[in-house]
Amino acid sequence: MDKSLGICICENCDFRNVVFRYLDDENILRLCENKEERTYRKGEIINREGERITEFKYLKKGLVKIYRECKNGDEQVVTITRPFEFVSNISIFSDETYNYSVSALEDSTVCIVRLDFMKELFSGNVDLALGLLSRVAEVNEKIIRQSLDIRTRNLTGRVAYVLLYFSREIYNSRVFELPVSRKEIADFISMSTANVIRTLSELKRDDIVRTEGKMIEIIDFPKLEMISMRG
Amino acid sequence: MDKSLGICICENCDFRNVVFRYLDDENILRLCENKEERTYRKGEIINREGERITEFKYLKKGLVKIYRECKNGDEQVVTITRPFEFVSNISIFSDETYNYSVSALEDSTVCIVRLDFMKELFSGNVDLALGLLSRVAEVNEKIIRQSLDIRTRNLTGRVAYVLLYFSREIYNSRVFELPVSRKEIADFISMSTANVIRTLSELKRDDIVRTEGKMIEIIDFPKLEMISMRG
DNA sequence: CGCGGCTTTGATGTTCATCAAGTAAAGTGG
DNA sequence: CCACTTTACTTGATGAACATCAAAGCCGCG
Repeated sequence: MDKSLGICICENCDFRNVVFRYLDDENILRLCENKEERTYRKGEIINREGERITEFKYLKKGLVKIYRECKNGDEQVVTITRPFEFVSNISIFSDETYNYSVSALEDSTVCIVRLDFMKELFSGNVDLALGLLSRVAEVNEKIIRQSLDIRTRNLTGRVAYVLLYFSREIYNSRVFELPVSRKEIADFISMSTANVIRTLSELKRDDIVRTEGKMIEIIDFPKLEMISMRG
Repeated sequence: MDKSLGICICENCDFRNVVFRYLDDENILRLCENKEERTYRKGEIINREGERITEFKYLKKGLVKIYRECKNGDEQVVTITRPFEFVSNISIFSDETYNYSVSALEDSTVCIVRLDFMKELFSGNVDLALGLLSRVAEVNEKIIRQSLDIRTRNLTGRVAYVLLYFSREIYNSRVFELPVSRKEIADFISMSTANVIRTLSELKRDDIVRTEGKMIEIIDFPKLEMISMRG
């Protein structure tokens, strides 16, 4: 990256190596002038289901949940995801409106580019468009697998599965702070809040995990994996 | 379509208007020389989970189920789909091996192109690549929504949902022949075979559907929709 | 015929959601 | 900073939803 091009911070952005790796320096500059960086506080809504898509958004920093409203009023969590995974939204290339809502689970930074400017970039940069679309396809793949995995498991298996997901995919650590309430876990793995808590208590009783409020520590990894596999 | 170009049947293929709408006549001819049309009998396996992807395949005619093997040996059906929906596989742009198996539910015709030739076409035809990828994204979208829908419903709601799916999306008719066994329905909507049958019997008893072997007739559409919604 | 696979139904027990009641924690306003 | 309110969490008890098992009927195919 030629620093002489200017002070534009986009050229140093981590995303340069992911979604925008195919842009040349001139277009990076143009992108930089057209982008807007917005921060969302924990709990704030980034996209709302049903709204028209006018911007391309990707998560630079933070953690978000993608979810949809059920008929009866409460939420169904589609997935919970880190930067590089959440590329604008699942629907950007196929639909005109958001299929899902997105909200921030941690304070999050989102980079925003008007959709028509993105399309302008696409027309001159095929690889960019292809790269982004493949990314979307990959993300979708993951979501499908996750949903199928959840459907095959019983309650204990689901809780074990989601704990392993947080530990391995989100925090990369045996011990972490849950970014969501018990109810949100329930909405994620399609079970009742009471039973999520009950199952956690059992895992605690059996010395497989340790919990203290939102803090989770996985003590017996192999056993938890076994429960996730067989359940 | 200039008929003078030759006898190549590709130029008249229905797919010309879908995935290959962006190819010019010269490339359609090249495609035609490189493609292979294969037919699969009902029950035959088209792709097998875990195998290396070396060919681009799309369904021209017939009906297929996409599924994966569970740890305990039996199957989980990801979705059931018609031509234009089944584009090669969900995994073709992101993975090197198939994530799911695909088998024919009816006698089916599949058009096959070597993957490296496809990539060659891509490099010269951006719109083709984009079109295909968007298609994959769309298909994935549908699968995600379906899986989420199934997860929110109770048994009766699931059976109603799947009957409506067959009626509306697959057969476009109030009366149709089920292309799958009761067990396969069960594997699709994550419930036991016995309960699928039991639920069908109840819908029959309540004069909402009529069944005779594989034949299904939806008698009370509104009521079935209500069950699918509330369940 | 007779065998094997798919279907159907009933009976049984397990798994799970729901309800209720209680406790801890986290905001909120004075 | 404390009293108050609200929201999240926890646990037990209950009944409903569901899977599993078993036995019987059906149907196609050798």
